[in-house]
This record gives sequence, C-alpha cells and structure tokens, in this order.
Amino acid sequence: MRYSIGEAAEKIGTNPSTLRFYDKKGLLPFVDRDEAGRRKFKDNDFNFLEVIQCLKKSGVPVKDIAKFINMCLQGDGTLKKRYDYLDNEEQVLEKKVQEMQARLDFLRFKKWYYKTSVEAGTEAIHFTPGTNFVDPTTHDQYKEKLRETSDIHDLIDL
Amino acid sequence: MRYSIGEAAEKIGTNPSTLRFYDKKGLLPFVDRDEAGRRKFKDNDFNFLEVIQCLKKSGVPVKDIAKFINMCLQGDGTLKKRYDYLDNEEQVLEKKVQEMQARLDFLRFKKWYYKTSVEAGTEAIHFTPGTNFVDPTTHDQYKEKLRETSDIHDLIDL
DNA sequence: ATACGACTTAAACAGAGGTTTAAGTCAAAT
DNA sequence: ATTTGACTTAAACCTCTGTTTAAGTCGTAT
Repeated sequence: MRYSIGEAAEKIGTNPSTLRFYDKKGLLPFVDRDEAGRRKFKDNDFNFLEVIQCLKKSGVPVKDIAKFINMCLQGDGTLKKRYDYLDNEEQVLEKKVQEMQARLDFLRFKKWYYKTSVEAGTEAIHFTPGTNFVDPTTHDQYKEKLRETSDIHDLIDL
Repeated sequence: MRYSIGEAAEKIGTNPSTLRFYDKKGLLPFVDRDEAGRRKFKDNDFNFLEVIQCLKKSGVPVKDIAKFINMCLQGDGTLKKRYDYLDNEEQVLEKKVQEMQARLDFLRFKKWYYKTSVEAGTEAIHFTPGTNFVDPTTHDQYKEKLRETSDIHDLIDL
C-alpha cells in the first residue's frame, strides 16, 4: 500500500504540514516520491513514524531524532549505536517518570491543603497564628497524616 | 528573612531573568519591593514559587499558572476553585505518567529489536524474507517473548 | 568621590516547533 | 475544456519561553 501525505498524516493523527516540516528537518529521508514529485508513504515507513512520534513525545528535539533516523539508514554498522541511543533514552524517560511522580506527590499535598481549608472554610487554619503566612511545618503535618492513612484518597479527595 | 532576586533565583535553581519574566507575566504579584524598587522575596513567597515550579514542570503554560496565583490572592472565596484546579491537574498528570509508561514500553520493544539485531550481526533477521522491510509480526513476537520472561532486562539488556 | 556589583525597566533577540500563505502542478471528475 | 481537491515549494508568520542588551539607579567598599 502507498499512502499520500494526507492519508499518512491522518493515519498517525497529525496533519500534512507537520509531516512536511519533519521532512524538511531530515526526519523522513525514507519517503518515496511518485512521478509528479508527491510523497508516497509505504507500510514500512510507519515503523519509522512510530519511532519518531515516540521520541518526539518523549521530549527529544527534532534535530536529535533526525540523527537517529539517519543512523537507521546507514545499515548494520550502526546497530550498536542505535541500541545505545535507545538505552540512554530509556534511562532519561525513566527519570522523567520518577520526577512526574514526585510532582504528583506535591500536587496531592496541595490538594490536602485545600481540602482541609475548604472544610474549615478558611485557609487560615494553615497559617502561623497572627500572620497570613503558611506554617512551615504544614508539609510535615501532611506527611504524618499520610503515614497514618491507608488510602491516600481518604486524605485528599473532597 | 528577605531575599534579593539573585538570592531567590539561586535558592530555587533558576536565574534572575526568569523570575523577572515570570513577574512580568503576572506570576509573582505577591513579591514586595524595597524603598529603591528592588524585589524582596520573603520566606512565604517560596511556597508560591514551589507551586509555580511544580505546575511549570508539569507542562502548565505560564498564563494558566498566573490565573491560579491570582486565585490564591483573592482569599477564602476561591478555595474550592483552587482545589478543583489542582484536582484536575492531578488527573492530567496521572494521564501523562501513563502515556510515558506506554512510551517506555515501546522503547523497550525497540531495544529488544536492536539487541537481537546486534547479536545476529544484522537487522535482516527482522525483515520479511527477500525485502528490507520489517516483518509486521515483529511486535507480536516481542510481546510473546515478554510473556515468557520474568525479568524484562534479560530480554532487552545487552 | 569613584568604582563595583547587583539591581531596575523596556525592548530586542533567540530557538523550538510548528502553521499559514502564495504561487504553482497534477489527476480525475464534470 | 475546465474545475476541483490534493499535492508541491519557499518563505513568512506565530506562540511560547525565556535570554540578552541598553540605559540607568542604588548601596557599599576602597
């Protein structure tokens, strides 16, 4: 099967302009053209597009993706380099997931802060008495509550 | 304690220009000034900065963070809105973590693809015989291997 | 008193990642 | 035969998120 740029774009959930932009940036050197110069995507090309979208959504800059794609077109001599590249990318992504989890934990602490404030009718329950500033021990208080609680949603959901 | 913009920036691991940029965009309306017009950060301000950095790293646009910060300065009337905002942000982040996990799974499949290719000395082991195109059943073959394996690293690490 | 370093602003600049526009080509349907 | 819709390119444009620059102010150390 051969697909036009419009069909290819729809198949992967993007638009033709984006594919042309990627092509210009060197991400699609494997795409064939017909007699009139129009891009014709073949089934195998979607394996590349899948990798491109994975890397792009993982935060890899277009330039760096181009380097990987070009390694792919250089044959078996670059197999180890391609493996190492993906191995490194795996580590980067694992770290990002961990950072996301830490952010989620912080967001949940803030949910607890606002849940308890809503229940009290005022944020002042978390202030150092006589001020409008948050008691510095608030986060520790939350951690203590969290230790005592089996289901975090009992603690943070309204 | 009162901190200059330079001290505040260092404390949170950014630089003064970024803090001025955030201020201009309405993220730091709570920061005081001294007699000479210089920003003076107080301890309580770092609670806001922590939230700002969390949301920013979670992918929330500066404009939207400004809206949240301004809700914070409008007093107890916006407590429920602030809770709902964070609750929604929690869901968004949870989804992003799941998407990251799916990407990690895909990256590991590709590691397996290259590990086996490196071991074979050629990518051709994954091609449909007589072509340079990847066998469409390759991903399914990997999933089957994965089912048979207790430790994924046996499968994908060189 | 003067020089230094850190601050102030507004405005220009930069880079990433597209999107839109203008001008044109082509194949198929009317 | 001409119109329609999808394609082509180069170039302009856009948004977001800062960073850099220029011109100036201020407090402190020498």
